[in-house]
Amino acid sequence: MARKHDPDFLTSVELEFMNGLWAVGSGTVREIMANMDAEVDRAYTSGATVMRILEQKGFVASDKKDRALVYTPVLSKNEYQGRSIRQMSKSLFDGAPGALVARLVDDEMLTDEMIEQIRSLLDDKQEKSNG
Amino acid sequence: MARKHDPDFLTSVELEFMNGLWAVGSGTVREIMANMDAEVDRAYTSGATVMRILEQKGFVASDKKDRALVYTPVLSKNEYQGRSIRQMSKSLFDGAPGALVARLVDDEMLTDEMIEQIRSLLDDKQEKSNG
DNA sequence: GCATATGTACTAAGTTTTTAGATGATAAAT
DNA sequence: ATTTATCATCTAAAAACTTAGTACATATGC
Repeated sequence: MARKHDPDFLTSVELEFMNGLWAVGSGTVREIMANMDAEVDRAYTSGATVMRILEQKGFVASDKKDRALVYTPVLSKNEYQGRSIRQMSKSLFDGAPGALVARLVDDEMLTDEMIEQIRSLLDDKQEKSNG
Repeated sequence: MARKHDPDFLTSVELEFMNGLWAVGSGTVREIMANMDAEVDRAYTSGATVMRILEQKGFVASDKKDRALVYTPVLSKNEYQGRSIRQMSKSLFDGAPGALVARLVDDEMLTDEMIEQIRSLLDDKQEKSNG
């Protein structure tokens, strides 16, 4: 059954599976599930259903190798990260990505190490754009 | 009807309404809906239902003023922003907020102004924690 | 006073999400 | 060769999401 309005974003369970898939590159349901932060004990068929839905939604493609379906991401993790950041920026930070970073930096849970990491990223960015 | 597992995060429609509420501070269903980016034409009763659910979930509280219920956020936008960033960092950036910034800096147009702004936020942050 | 507007509360329908059982095909093990 | 494991596919069911109608109460306009 096709979906009325296929969504641009993953549900939390779908994201779990996509993370498993991105981790292995390509793989069968079992391989994907083996590469997930498995705090949840899920039946194999549940995983198969999720992967089938992800294919319906266009996030993955499948190819039959011997008996098993081997799934491959259609969307890279990098692309999905960008899409997610833009969505969050739009829906929660008035469309300003800078506001998102500002909020992140403002967070108490940020260690000095993380701050230095961000600072050097900003240095690189300015070097690249200003010569 | 109470929910089995009350979630920490808003659905997209709920977020629309919370943005409306955060924008007005406190307000009735009608006031909230008036302050939403109203690309969708929704019935008043739909809004009332969403607000009731948001109260069930603990995101807002209500207080009867005359006839109408005046809703107030339980969670500030700032708090929810932090929660969302942490969630996204955890689920999509291996728990490293720096990786999120890296991804953002990588393909978004951050002006020098924004970068300087962020840099001074970082300075403030380190001053506060170290000096 | 009566019609109109505005409000809550209840109810419900359609869809999506999440999980997993049942069935049948095919490969592997003994 | 028959049992056992693995796989896809079909089906289903509970929960959540989204929208809105209906009913009823209470103000407001005339």
